[in-house]
Amino acid sequence: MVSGRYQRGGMGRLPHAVLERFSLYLREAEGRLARGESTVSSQELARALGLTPAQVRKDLGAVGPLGARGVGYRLQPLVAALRHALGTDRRWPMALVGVGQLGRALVRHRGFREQGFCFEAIFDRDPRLVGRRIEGLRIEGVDRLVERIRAAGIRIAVLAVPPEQAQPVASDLVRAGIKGILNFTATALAVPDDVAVVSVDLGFFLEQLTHHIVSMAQPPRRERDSA
Amino acid sequence: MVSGRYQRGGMGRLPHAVLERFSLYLREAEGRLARGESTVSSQELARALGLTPAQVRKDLGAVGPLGARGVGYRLQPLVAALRHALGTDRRWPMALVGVGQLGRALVRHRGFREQGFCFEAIFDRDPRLVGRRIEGLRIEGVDRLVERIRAAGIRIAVLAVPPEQAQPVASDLVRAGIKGILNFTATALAVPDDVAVVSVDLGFFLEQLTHHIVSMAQPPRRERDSA
DNA sequence: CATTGTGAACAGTTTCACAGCC
DNA sequence: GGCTGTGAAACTGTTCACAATG
Repeated sequence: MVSGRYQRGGMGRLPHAVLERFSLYLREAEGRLARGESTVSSQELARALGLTPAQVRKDLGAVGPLGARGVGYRLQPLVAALRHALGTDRRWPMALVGVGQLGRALVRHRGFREQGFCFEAIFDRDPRLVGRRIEGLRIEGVDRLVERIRAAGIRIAVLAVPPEQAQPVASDLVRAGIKGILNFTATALAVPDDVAVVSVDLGFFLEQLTHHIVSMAQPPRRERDSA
Repeated sequence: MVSGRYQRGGMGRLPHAVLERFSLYLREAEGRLARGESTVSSQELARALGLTPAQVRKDLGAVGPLGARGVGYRLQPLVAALRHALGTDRRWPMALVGVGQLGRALVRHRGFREQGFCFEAIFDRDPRLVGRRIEGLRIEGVDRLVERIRAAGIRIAVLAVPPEQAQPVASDLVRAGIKGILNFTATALAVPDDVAVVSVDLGFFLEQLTHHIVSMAQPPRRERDSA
């Protein structure tokens, strides 16, 4: 299922597809927990997320037998197990590179902090921005990037620079010890195998929508004879 | 991919997986065309995108035999065919609902216009914003949404409202004739089958990264004894 | 007795290997 | 010779059906 997408095969014991759904299960389970519910069945999860109950059970079975037959899954252990599997049972300091419109919107984004993702260093190439503060953080020059990120032990970076700078900055990030890059440039990044890149390319998402629309519009079309 | 993901199965003659790669091929082919190249081989595309040449050939074969044996694929017809398949060989007017930080960043985002995606109506619930202009467009109240979108014949909407408003606004969008929703709220939307939703949930992407990082860190771990 | 956990059947996707063509 | 197009094989992921169980 889509989405952003991964460069270089993901990895880990869980298959890709399962992992992507873990995020959905987690979101849904957290919501139900917050609403005061205490258990959920595979059927309910399936309905809420547009999946089949069998798939939900198989997926959740992958982290261990945490369901109770006749009852369903208790939300608290479920949330804990999913967070553990996804690695979000801890805080994750992050770096931002590129303080444009998008970069600013990301730094101010509420949800991140709640999920334990917290910006702790912000960089931009533009000297006019360096020194300014945003959400209490001082914007630093990219020349400080490697040194600062390494010193802070930050492992996740958000890349929101113009396309030309994407690859050079990515290479610096790798040098700084970054292991995961959330890439908002529409550029494919070359990085070593142990660094994960998730690219969020808005054009990509819109193209999936437009395809859907045009293919719905002309339903029973055959391939052209030789096109 | 990364990315975003689909609620309700996509559809159309091309399999999901192929379609997602079409966006990548298109991006890469456009780039090469812009750099003055005129053909590309499956091998080159594969290398640039981290795929196998066989897969590239199979995928591109799905739109018709547009490669030349011994030569590769001519970029111009390739780009045209991919755009046609994705539905981006035309202009797509879009509506934005929710003019917060993120909404503003999206409206100002360059790339969209270049790809033929153009905001033509902007809505917000906040009366203090209604009437203001942003990138030459007047912000309108959500009460006008159904009427305005229907009149303008807009079929794609970008949803960037707070989570509580997500479902009600989505229902209005459906009523207004919208067929594709780019959903930036972390909420699962209930919509009819002929409406596509692509959700861009930043938490989702970060979770994929953190999973990658933690699963790399403790390499040869076995499943728990009965998990 | 509702609901999980799971092997076995099925569907979708990727890779292989090679014939066909420029 | 180099490269595409494509069936067949291998693989991965999904659904089914049902025994196991709190």
